[in-house]
Amino acid sequence: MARQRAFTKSELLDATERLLMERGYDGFHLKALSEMLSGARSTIYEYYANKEEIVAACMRRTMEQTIEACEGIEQLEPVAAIKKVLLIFLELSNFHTLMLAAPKIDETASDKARRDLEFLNEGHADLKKKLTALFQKAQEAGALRADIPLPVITAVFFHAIDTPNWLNVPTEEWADMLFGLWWNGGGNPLTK
Amino acid sequence: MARQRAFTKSELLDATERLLMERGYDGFHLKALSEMLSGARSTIYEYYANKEEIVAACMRRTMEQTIEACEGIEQLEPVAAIKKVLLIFLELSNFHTLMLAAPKIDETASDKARRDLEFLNEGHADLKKKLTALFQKAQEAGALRADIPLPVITAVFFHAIDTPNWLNVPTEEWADMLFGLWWNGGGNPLTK
Amino acid sequence: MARQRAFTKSELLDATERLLMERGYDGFHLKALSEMLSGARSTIYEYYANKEEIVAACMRRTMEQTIEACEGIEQLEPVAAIKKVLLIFLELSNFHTLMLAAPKIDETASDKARRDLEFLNEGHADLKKKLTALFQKAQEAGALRADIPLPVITAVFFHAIDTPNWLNVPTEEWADMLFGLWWNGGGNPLTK
Amino acid sequence: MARQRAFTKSELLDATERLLMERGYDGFHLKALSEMLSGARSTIYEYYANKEEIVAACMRRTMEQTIEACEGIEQLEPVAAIKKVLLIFLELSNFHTLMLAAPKIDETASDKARRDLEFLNEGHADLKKKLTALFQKAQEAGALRADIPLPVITAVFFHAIDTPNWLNVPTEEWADMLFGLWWNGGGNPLTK
DNA sequence: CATGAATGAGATTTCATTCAT
DNA sequence: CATGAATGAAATCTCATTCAT
Repeated sequence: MARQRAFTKSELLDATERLLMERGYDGFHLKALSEMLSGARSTIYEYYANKEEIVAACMRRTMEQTIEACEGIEQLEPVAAIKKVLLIFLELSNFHTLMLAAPKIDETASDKARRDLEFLNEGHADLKKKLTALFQKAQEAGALRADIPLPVITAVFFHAIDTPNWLNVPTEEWADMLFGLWWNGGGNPLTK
Repeated sequence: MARQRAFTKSELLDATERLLMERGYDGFHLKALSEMLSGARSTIYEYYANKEEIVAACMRRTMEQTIEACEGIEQLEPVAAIKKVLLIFLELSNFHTLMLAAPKIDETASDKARRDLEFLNEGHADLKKKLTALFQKAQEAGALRADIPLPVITAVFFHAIDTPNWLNVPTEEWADMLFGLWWNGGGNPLTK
Repeated sequence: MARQRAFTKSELLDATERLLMERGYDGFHLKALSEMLSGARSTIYEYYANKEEIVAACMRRTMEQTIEACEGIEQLEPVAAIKKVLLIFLELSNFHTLMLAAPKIDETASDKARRDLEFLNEGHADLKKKLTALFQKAQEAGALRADIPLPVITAVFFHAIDTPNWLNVPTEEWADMLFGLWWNGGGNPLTK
Repeated sequence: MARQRAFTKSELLDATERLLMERGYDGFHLKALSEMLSGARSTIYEYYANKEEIVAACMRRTMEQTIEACEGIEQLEPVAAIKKVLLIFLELSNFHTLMLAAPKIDETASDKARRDLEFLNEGHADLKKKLTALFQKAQEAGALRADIPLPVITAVFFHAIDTPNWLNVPTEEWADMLFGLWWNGGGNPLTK
């Protein structure tokens, strides 16, 4: 009983995510956003009260997807679980980059944004605990090197996920390569 | 009675580099820049004609330092050379992050900026050729795995350099760890 | 199945009056107005074509009430009439404040508004004539001081009506006090 | 050693005061302000960080002038002091109207504005104490009526100050009339 | 040279009003 | 009728850049 919607909330967040990935937080303008959507700039304010809320909502959505994808991961055998984690984060490849913008958001601008950021923090903490436990378990099972501190091994793992796939290798295969390199290294086993 | 020199070009570029690293290209403002220096905002225009020129000059300087540091690397034995490269880029840790800003610079704003960006491109190409040759030589010497495409091994190597050093391990030691993980992987050799 | 009536014209004007008194003309927004009513903002346009018309209609209503209340006042004995006028304006306490908004209304926006404003002007003029005549009669009857120009005495009288009743004295009593002070002054009669 | 100033801070506050008096807080726009000054709208931000700061500073200035004018008033004989107060507030006729805007200012917008508003509150409290004491002393000296509560007498006095001077009577004479009416009332003494 | 001051272009946000169901 | 949704105009504010001393 009103005009047809110019765009849905979900389309708005999709466009937001694309812009945040392409231009970063400071390069994210509502002008660009509205140009990616079929509507006027002011229409965006029918959905969110300000810029901060939009970005926070976008990040929250990604966090929710990530948490959901990691559901039940601890039931798997440690090394398989780690490989699964790699695949999850590869598919949600925006996760790390998006989360970088979190500290730039002005929390005082909006209560809704503040609550979303809180959710993000809790989600982050939960994920960290869960994944740390996973790597711990893997090491206790003797699957990981003991001569290098576990946090370093973990940090390298999570950072490796974001390696740019210049050759556009298909995701599955790319995951295999990354895991293979992280697990066995790039050196020739015959010469080691 | 002449006014005292406000700040040197070099101080200006140092501050620029710090700001670019801390806030990214879009968060880089001349206002913030002048606040980090001992002079007025308008004085900046005595050195550079616009924002773009400053960023381009800053990136050019880093590129020059990098090229110089890599001078003669090809004389070393391949694996030692690769380890040296790791250390060089670790010390010039800003390199990758800084270069990310390059495509954001509006080349139409300034000829000088355009020339600097061209220099950057050439430098990038030269470096790439040189380092690709290095890894090629290493593989031909049988030092690298053959079952994973060389560009992937290289990409993972260069991306691993930027792994955040959360534990603040001293650089030398950190370099050893990163190289060790890249070379041998994180899996326990006993279980492989 | 007809939608239920959202709100009446009268409710709309009541809310308008409240908002005008609380926030003044420039602080009067249709958004706030619709929030005070049980309907959508766009429904307001079923009753009035624009903001100006609403305010003008609201002011006209108050003017009509005031004129009606003053009906027949000239039949009373002058001083009693003046006291009655005081009570009338105290009860229609919004009158003066509301009328202040009149010059702010953009007459070009609406014909209906323009006509209401004309009515206001005429009403104002009529009231003024009537009340001036009243004070004139009182002075001719020797009831008012002759050493101060009548318009000044009148102005002070009408302005005194709006004295804020901080102590929340009941209206009747408050009217007595105001009239007493206006009539006899605040000085101690024994020392005069 | 720079361009000539487009306008001084004092001119800015003068224009602000005029606009606030003519249009009220909600009708106070920076566009109108800049049009009254010989400069661009953005230049205003070289003086004050936001709208709130401007209004707060303007009100603070008026409060300072008022406090200064009331300096030493308590040394006078009570009735003479009250008459002096009338003259002071008549000359600073904007005082009451300006202060009405205070509660509309958003204190969270600026620290500077918040501090100015605090100053205003303190000033208000001080003035109130001082003037209340004055009227108290006058009543104790038997100069004021005892049959009407003192706060009412005071309220009527301070409200009467703002009586619009439609006839444009010169200030001194106007003060005499207002005081005369407040003190002796408008009724004819012969008939009382 | 160095800089205080001025400013236009562009970003965010609000709100009266129109549109379409 | 009633209204949810859309939107342009206008307001606030920021910042790169120019000007004039």
